[in-house]
Amino acid sequence: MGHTEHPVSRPRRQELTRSIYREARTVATRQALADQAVAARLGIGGTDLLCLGVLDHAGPLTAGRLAELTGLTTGAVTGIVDRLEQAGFARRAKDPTDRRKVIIHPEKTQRERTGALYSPVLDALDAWCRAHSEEELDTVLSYLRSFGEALPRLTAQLRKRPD
Amino acid sequence: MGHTEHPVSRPRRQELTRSIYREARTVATRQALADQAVAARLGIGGTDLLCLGVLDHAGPLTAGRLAELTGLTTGAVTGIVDRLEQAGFARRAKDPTDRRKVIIHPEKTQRERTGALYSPVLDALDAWCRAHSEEELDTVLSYLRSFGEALPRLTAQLRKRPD
DNA sequence: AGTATTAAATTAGTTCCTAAGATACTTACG
DNA sequence: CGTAAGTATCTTAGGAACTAATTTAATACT
Repeated sequence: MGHTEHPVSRPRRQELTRSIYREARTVATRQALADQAVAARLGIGGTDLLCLGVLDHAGPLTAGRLAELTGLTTGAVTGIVDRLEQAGFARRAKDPTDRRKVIIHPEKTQRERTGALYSPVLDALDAWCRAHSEEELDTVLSYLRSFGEALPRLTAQLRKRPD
Repeated sequence: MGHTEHPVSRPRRQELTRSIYREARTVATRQALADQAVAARLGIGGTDLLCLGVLDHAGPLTAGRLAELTGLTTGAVTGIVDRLEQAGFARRAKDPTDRRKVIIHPEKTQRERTGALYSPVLDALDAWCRAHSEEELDTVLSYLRSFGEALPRLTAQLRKRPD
């Protein structure tokens, strides 16, 4: 990334780093609670919504791959896709080249599914972005990417070793 | 907050804002998957870990208040606290002034419970913070706080209206 | 004191997940 | 080819965890 080190005022930096860590944990907890509420409002389960998030990010996937990515069994994924299809949020398609496979396509955009449900946070986010410079937005984006890349490494490591 | 507006280069700002939103959603999805894996490693359920997060943030709570904050029933909380006690992560204490109430205390610090489990993300976070200026850390903290404050409003709104 | 209220636990029933096996399809080998 | 082995999803049985409603216990009201 070509960033320089910033060693000045050690204790202040350390305190800021700790504050960021604490705040990130708070956000994670509140995000989980909000997601539960959103899922309930959409008439699906929290795990179902999580799978939709994975599908939105990764694009259409086979059932088996979705099971891998989520850490669920294929049996669980069958039920989840049943419910998502029922609710009109996804659909099954057969892979023409390998008819054992079932490709799960997300239906509609995230916006179409949730409507204005998220508007309180979207408005807050928008307001924050309008009140800050492009450089500052870049900084936040850099932080989010760095954090977002570390998470799958953590998840993979935790799932690996049975010890 | 006393921030000035930054209207220059509209399309670039808009794109940055959208990128931040997308990245935040990615982080949320990955965070949820990571939390599941952490909970599994600790031998508890995802909801149990979520309740621990609420307890860490809000301090000791009555069972009823924990049910309110999480959106769960009191019956569910009874089971969760049973499991958390079993695993040594929390303990029940009777309120001396009102003996109907059960105060749930988190046991140990988060660090003591999870050990080095989170180190991959902590290391990434630490590296990012070392590579950026104090002003940039302040910016991220400001973002996280703004986002973190909006989430409970969203949750409350979604839980309210039964329509 | 006696009724109403509040807090948590209990119970019965439902939903969702896992583990194991069945089914359907594909690939590899003799 | 044709059969065996492998792969992908679905099905089934059982268990864990949640909800709604009730019960038990403590407190507040008048």
